[in-house]
Amino acid sequence: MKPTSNFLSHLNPSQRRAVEHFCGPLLVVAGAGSGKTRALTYRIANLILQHKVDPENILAVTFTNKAAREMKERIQKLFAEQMAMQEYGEKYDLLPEFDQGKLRSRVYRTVIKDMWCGTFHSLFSRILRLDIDKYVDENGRKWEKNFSIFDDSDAQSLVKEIVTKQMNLDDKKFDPKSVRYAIGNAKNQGFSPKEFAIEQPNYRGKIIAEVYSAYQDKLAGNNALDFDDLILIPTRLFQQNEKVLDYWHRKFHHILVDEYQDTNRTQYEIIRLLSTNDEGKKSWNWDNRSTFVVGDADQSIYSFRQADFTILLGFQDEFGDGLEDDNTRTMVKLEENYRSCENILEVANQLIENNTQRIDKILKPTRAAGEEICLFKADDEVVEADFVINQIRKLEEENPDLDWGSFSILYRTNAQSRPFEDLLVKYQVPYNVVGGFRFYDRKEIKDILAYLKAIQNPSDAVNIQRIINTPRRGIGKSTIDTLVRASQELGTNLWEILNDETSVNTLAGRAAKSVNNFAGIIKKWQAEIETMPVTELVAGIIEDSGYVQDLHTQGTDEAEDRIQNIQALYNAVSEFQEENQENEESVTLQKFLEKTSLSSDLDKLKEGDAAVSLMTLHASKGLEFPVVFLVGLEQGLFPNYRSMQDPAALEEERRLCYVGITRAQERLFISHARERRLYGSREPAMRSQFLDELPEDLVANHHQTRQGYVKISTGSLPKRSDRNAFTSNTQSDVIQNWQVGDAVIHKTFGEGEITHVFDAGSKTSVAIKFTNLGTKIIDPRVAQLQKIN
DNA sequence: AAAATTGTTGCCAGC
DNA sequence: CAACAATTTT
Repeated sequence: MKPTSNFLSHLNPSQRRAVEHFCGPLLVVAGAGSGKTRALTYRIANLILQHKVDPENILAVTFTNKAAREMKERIQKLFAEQMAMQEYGEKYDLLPEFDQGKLRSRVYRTVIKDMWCGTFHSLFSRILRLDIDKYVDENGRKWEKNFSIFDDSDAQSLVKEIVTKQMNLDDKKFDPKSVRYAIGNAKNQGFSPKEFAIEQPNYRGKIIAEVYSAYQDKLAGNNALDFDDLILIPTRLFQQNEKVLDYWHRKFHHILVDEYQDTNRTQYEIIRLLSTNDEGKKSWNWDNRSTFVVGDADQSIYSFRQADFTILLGFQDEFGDGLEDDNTRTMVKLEENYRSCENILEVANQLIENNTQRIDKILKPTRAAGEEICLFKADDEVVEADFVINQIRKLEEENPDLDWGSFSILYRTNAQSRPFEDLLVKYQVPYNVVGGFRFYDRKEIKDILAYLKAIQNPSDAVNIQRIINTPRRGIGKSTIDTLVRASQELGTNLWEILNDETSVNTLAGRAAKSVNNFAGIIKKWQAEIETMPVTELVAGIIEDSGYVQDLHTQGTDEAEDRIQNIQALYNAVSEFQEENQENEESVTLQKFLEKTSLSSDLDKLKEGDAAVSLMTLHASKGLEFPVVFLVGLEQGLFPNYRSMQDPAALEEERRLCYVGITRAQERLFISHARERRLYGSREPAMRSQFLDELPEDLVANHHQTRQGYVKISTGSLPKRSDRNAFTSNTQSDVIQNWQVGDAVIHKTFGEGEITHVFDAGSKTSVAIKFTNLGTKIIDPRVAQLQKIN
């Protein structure tokens, strides 16, 4: 199939450069709303159509499952459109539905199915399902292909058990949560337990390293991995086994990574390994290969899980030609914004300029100015919610272009959703809360999944213990203790004991019978796992567990609710089975379990069901809405109090705000409250410092009255210089005199020369042209900047 | 062994 | 205030 001539005509020149780039490394710096998804999908289509790349040689990494699904759908559509013209001589949209369906499913089978497109976690767990048996870690720990994936709460209880029971530490001093966090950080930076131990200078660090090692023992003992292992283990496997690395290196000719600014060291390392086969730069061979990354340092908002945007900033040095912006052939910037009205962009641009650590980049508007941004001051969080919901209802009514799905409410923390939900319910506005509590995290769902996991992977003692007496079947704490102790003493896992009738029969009579019964259930279904359709398997297990029956006898409303949820889980299984069968994919229990472990809540956000979306700013990344409400702009909340002392963390909060603003297409509302409930008591709240960084001439001030709200002013805030005189009395003492032409050295960016000085009252910014990195605008009070000579 | 009560801590973000 | 853990009661 050959592409029709208009294939690339929907692209602007920069997008086109990105799409048509064939071999070698390329960094695409893609500002918000600049059409990077389009660039990615067209690039993949172009690789296949133009360069005859086999889809199975493509690896595309996205940030969420939803993004992966959308990307696949868009590519599918592109292909179907091409084929429609070729085979029917007709536009795809004009074909009868039957032919459309036929085309789509053929494209799926011949193109989409073979492509590896997904999140880091899903892609690399897939590799582990094939190759983990070839891996042995530094302590001889091994895993089998049917490993379980432990979620955060599983992981946390393991750590807690180690800290309190095994090592007898004070869990005040070694709070399991922070220990677990430290272990996660180590994994995300690529450290094994031993390597981590060496790095530790103090007692506390050494203890944490010990916990890390014991934690890995426990995981291996359960034949289980945590989320971070899903990336770290394949990385280590690739490092230790040339053959395995070489196989995957040869398989993936073209590697694409989206949201590259949010990759961490381990993820970077695995991309590096796959791209280069771990060879030195001189022997890299880019023939028929490419590594194509897309990102925007200004939207890096996941440093709390060790994402590091300097990886993106370093791409040019690591992979690229390292030439300056104007001359480089390994970087493309997408700066035209197609999403937002000009006013919104202007606000975003001005805000983000307050950050020092950036690539010089500005979003250029392509759309009309649009309406003013509306800033609303509320008395408290309830008034704030009232304002938002009323605006939504009013706009929806007045504007035929808008439906409920056009609106989103974005907040810093999940806990803020409550008052908005209350009012949406009151006015019967359909809405969707994204994130927070996942369906798969409900107790009854986790219980049923524990059965499934135990059957899939009997070494998984954590999940066995979860369900051995759920529902009650007379296996009490002391019985379980005896069994667990026995397994520890024999150095085997719990299942080996349960599965051995003679061992079990040494227990007191009643308990022995119950345990044998339980073991029988697990064994029975284990035997069916390869052959029985997943839906039947799950239905049978639910039945045999007696779980639903037990809920029935309870008879409470809550129990009825749980039964409903279990029904919904079953529905999810059958949907899963149907979908996969349609696409001629194999359907296994393992795949379903994987999906439940790795799916995020964002996945439920379906297009087409018209409902107001409520979510955190983090969850909003990559999405867009005609109308956006950015709420709770208060000191301590946003920016979050934990970030306020640390300049780097504060800059991340600012990027988060930037992400929020740039979600808006037509209208942007920003609000804050003067008082807010916190831990139950009312606390006064100050307006966020970010509000003072927005251009006042584009922002209209509003305040509530009994009748609703009135517009007070446009641009009536105190003049910027006055405000700064008031607010910035803390660190302005060490003002240096920066002048155009000064040679300076920056801690991370190296040497450069000042090309502009921006003086606004007490705040000074300087633009510096760095030798290797191009021009950046920097706040000399925050950055470590020194004059040289 | 399970249920009821009191106490404690936490709201930062999520694959 | 609410979720969760630890503790006491039946």
